[in-house]
Amino acid sequence: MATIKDVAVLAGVSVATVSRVINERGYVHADTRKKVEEAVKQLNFSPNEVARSLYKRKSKLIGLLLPDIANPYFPQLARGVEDRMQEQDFRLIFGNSDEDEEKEQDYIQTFIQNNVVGVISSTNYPHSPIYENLKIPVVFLDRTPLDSPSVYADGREGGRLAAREIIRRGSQRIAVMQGPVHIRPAQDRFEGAVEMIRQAGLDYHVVQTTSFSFNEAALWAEELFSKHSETDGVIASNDIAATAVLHEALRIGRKVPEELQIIGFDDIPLSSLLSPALSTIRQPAYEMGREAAGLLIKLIEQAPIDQKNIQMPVEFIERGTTRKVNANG
Amino acid sequence: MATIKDVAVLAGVSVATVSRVINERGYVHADTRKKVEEAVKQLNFSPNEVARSLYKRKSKLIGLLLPDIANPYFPQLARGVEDRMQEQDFRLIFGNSDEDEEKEQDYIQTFIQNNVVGVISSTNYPHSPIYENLKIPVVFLDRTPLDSPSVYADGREGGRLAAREIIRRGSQRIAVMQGPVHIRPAQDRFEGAVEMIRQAGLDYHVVQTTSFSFNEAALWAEELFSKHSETDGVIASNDIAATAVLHEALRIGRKVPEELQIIGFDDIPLSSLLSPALSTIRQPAYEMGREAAGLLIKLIEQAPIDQKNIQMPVEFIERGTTRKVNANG
DNA sequence: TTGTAGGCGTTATCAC
DNA sequence: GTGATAACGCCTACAA
Repeated sequence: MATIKDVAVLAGVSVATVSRVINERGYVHADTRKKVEEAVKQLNFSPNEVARSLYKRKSKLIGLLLPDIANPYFPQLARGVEDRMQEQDFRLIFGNSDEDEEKEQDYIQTFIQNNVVGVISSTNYPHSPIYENLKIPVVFLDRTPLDSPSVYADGREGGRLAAREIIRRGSQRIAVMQGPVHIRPAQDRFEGAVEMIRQAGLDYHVVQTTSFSFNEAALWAEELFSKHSETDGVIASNDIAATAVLHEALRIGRKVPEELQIIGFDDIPLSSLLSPALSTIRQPAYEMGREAAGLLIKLIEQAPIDQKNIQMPVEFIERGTTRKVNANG
Repeated sequence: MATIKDVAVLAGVSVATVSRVINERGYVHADTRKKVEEAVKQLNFSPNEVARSLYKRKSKLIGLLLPDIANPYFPQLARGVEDRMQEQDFRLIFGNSDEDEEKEQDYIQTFIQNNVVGVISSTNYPHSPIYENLKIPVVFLDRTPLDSPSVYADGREGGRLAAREIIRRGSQRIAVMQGPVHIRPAQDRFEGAVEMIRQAGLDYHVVQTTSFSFNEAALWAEELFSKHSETDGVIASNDIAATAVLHEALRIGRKVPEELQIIGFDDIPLSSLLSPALSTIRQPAYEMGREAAGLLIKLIEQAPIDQKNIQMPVEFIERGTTRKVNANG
């Protein structure tokens, strides 16, 4: 790799002058500029970001920490973040935390060691000292405290929405899947759903789940139907769980949506391709990623922020696992 | 952030000594070591990787370039790469290329500017000069040339396998979806499938697709059935396409697998949760990611390599979109 | 308008 | 065993 010095020598100027032209800072004569630019081109020079980062004590790097990119909800978030960051020439150092506090700390630690200028984190431990002591801006994504900058969907409202829509369409004995207790948004949804069901004076039962993994989803689906065979409506903890429930329901011969309605959460891309297609509460994952990135960029640039907690709207996506509602409601 | 200098002052030694203890290199007296270690702890010091990287002209950073993390096949690959890299304390700078050669070059460029020590790339342009001129090791992933280190699944064999299994189960009028022409593995699968179908003396038709996107998948599925309504077997270009085909087939009342069999490609996590569950040709994405990472690490450490092209096995996963085969074959 | 020189935080080469 | 000190490649006072 050519260095600024090589360019300086070839152009017959000093490194300071080269620096000036590549950074477009300070005065430099048009002729010298041209000479330098030619040397740059000829040597195919591009500045060493590491040296820059060392000198300026800040890089063009952002840390992105997600629980598990293999969970279908997160790739969209990640993509949103990446697209926005890339527009501003920021690059992402990426890590999976597996919701493990120690792993998370290790990542944050190495982020810092690499001079990242900001962090986006989807964590269950936003109040960990590692974040509180951070001297660079952090935006919490999806799983989020209100005292720090964050982007999240309204889980509670999502829960209410799910319950409202499923009740409105006639379900009476509803199973609510309670997602992992340590995941706030999952609990928000759960609470919202329960709140609405109670308000409607209906009975419900709870199926407790402890992760969002694929394999276990199938087990919980089985458990649901074996323990609560009279269920005529399921509010799943997310689309994966919902897909598993749908799968199991069809397997044991339930008619969906005639006898059993199902509502998921997230609206992952595959939901619309299921048969029947999955009705769900959509969270705009991609947009959330973009928003988080945009917010972080503002924070980094110390631009004015209109709101540091950005709540994104949830939305009921009506598809095939819920019945049509009468025109008269 | 505390620097090595702060530690040196606090411990009452020189920076050289501190460097020795944190790198466990050279002689240092037990007592001095203890003093230094205490200072390190007290100041919560951790070395600045940027400074290290500048001096040593190499970092602990790896560049990972994928077409689109939002495409369900890639998160698994990414996860495999990440897990393996993390074991060795390498971090990932991650980018989506959208199969755009220019975007790809930009990323490679910034990878280099950040002193990455290796690159893993899933690209359609492995012969681009940007790779050929790279002075650091590259492992091509999934989409891959044979003259460079690579990890890939045997697409052609996968295609054959899909055709063999669908024929064996009685499909006679097979539709083969030809994936995007610029994506090699997609073409390999296609060719393998066609080869086997021809060999069996059966007729087939081709449905051309130009991307692996969700939205378009539905369109191609429609096209397939409107143009070739007599089809009794579909070899899809991947699981997304297969899911769309399944969705459409059920929508128009085809009985799957009785009247119509479908085989996908990849075995993405959701495939087993479809109804009926999707029969598919599995590529071990996670393991491929791990292998690629392992190979790259060896390359970086200049360890001996037994083979620079690692072909991973494909496998027919029999589920519900294909019929059971008789015991007598 | 341009050049010199010091420093960003580390590591490694020498002396001592 | 330990400590100066010169790099690594870049940027920015400051001087010229």
